[in-house]
Amino acid sequence: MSRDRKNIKPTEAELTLLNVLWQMGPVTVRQVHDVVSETQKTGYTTVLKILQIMHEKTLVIRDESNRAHVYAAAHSQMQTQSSLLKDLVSKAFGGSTSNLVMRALDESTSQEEIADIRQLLNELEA
Amino acid sequence: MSRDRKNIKPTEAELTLLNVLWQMGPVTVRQVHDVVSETQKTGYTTVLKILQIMHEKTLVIRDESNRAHVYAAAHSQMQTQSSLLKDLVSKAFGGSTSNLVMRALDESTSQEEIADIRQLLNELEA
DNA sequence: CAAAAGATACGATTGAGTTCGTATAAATTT
DNA sequence: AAATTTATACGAACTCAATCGTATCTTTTG
Repeated sequence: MSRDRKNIKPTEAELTLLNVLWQMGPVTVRQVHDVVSETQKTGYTTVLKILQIMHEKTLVIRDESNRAHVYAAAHSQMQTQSSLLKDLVSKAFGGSTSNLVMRALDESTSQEEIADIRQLLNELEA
Repeated sequence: MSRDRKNIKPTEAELTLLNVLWQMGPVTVRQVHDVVSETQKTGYTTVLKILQIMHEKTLVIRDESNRAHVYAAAHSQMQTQSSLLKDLVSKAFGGSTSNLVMRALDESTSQEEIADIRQLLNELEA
């Protein structure tokens, strides 16, 4: 079977790095490591290795024209979020998206968030 | 550190078995395997082993009073769904639940689902 | 009761993910 | 130009998840 759109399923460490790439745009390994090491004690070569693996998986693209390679996410944050959600819906919510949505919402949901979601529902209906 | 509520994070295979337990209630390994093997070609001892591991992790409880042990989910489906959502929100949605909710909803959302969600929003507001 | 069937326990294996040390090459600094 | 810094590549080690075979014990059956 083909594996292109379905293959967008980063591991936990990969997702951490993707978050950096989405936030910062194309960056070097060092830049990624600098950001990551603010909150984690991860070695430089670990970040490098994971990015290399992600490149093999085509989770990232890489510009090798300079000595320090520049990495960027291969898929948008939206695409990846949707993919992860779809996966979770099928595995833990019996395939029902509304089931997931309703489980996500609880008393901690703010008025503002509720308003935002209502707005989206209106748009979807139109 | 403590690990009780946070430890509710089943692997993929474990989640498959949990779905059976939630659906069927307390059952034997054989019963779980019968259901699972309808859709997967998983060996009996594989199911047994995973349930044993889940027992060690206290993802399931087990009644050993009979020769064929009877397994049941240790946490409700709702609890587990919430836990998985919380995890995903923090790892892929920058901690924003409404962000996740809005990403989950798209043009494929049915009118009925929209109505259900609206209803829930109303209740939350009250 | 002996044989077959059914159950649990226990390892062994395989693969993926994560981490990092070391080797080596390139660039920069002194 | 030598020394230092900075990069990539590579492979080793370790853990965890998943799968299954085999041993052993219990129950049922013929």
